[in-house]
Amino acid sequence: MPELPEVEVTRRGVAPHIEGQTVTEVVLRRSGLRWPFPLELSSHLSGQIIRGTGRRGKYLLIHFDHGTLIVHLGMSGNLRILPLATIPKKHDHFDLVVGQQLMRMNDARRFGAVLWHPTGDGPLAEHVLLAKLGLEPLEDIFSGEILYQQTRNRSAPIKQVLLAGDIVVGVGNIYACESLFEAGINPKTAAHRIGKVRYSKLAGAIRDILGRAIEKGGSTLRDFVGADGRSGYFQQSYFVYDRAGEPCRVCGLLIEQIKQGQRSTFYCKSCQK
DNA sequence: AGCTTCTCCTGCGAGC
DNA sequence: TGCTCGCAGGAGAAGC
Repeated sequence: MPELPEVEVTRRGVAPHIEGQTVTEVVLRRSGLRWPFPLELSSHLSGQIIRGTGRRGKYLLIHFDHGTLIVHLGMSGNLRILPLATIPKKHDHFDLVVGQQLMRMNDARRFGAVLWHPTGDGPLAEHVLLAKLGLEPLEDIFSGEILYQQTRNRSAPIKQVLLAGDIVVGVGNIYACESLFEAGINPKTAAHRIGKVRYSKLAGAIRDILGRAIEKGGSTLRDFVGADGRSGYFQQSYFVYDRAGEPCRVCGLLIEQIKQGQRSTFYCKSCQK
């Protein structure tokens, strides 16, 4: 499941192949994913030059002079750069043909999205899907102090506040569990009951874990395929995620699995208070 | 406003 | 072998 590191690795993977290139064709093999594909996408993009790429949270951004293509990989999506005329496989839904290659999106579970934001609609940051996103965890402004300030009115468990994405973006289920372990915080703790010192540890843990994952080239998850077609899945060893009933790598106590908001949470009762 | 639950979808593994 | 069932999850939508 792509979390922030996988999206960033994907962006870095496709960028050198598409930036500065002219789009010659757009191929849509179904009417949409999570939402319908934009009408007239092909006429919007054909003949236009890709000026650059970016990322906001887990949204991948492809910039043109007259607008931005917003791509979300959902939880099973990936982008790959392939030779022209590569036969599409099951769940290959969308191609952007650029020069002698194509950028192809595959998304089995179809939770992904492709949207178009015309420059004339105002600043991209004000797009309805981007406007309420929290801070980028890898930017300098993200800190324990900010986490502390932003959680004073949040009584929900810290794990769910992290996943909500309105304070900090890009932290999905795996990295939320791992970050809370590294910071020694019980995932059930009400966010407003955590102090500055512990938030400082948490901010550092999030930054370290996401940064390391990007360096490694993405996640370890089954669905992710790197932009060059090799698996982006590194069997990194998690401390808690998906380790229910196995011994904690620090203290040896067995890792617990609970449900929070219909999502599995893994943690060590002894190391996380 | 914030919290919780529901929902979309397919692939996979367990159990029979 | 083939079936059914439960689970996985990002995040918007809806109800409170």
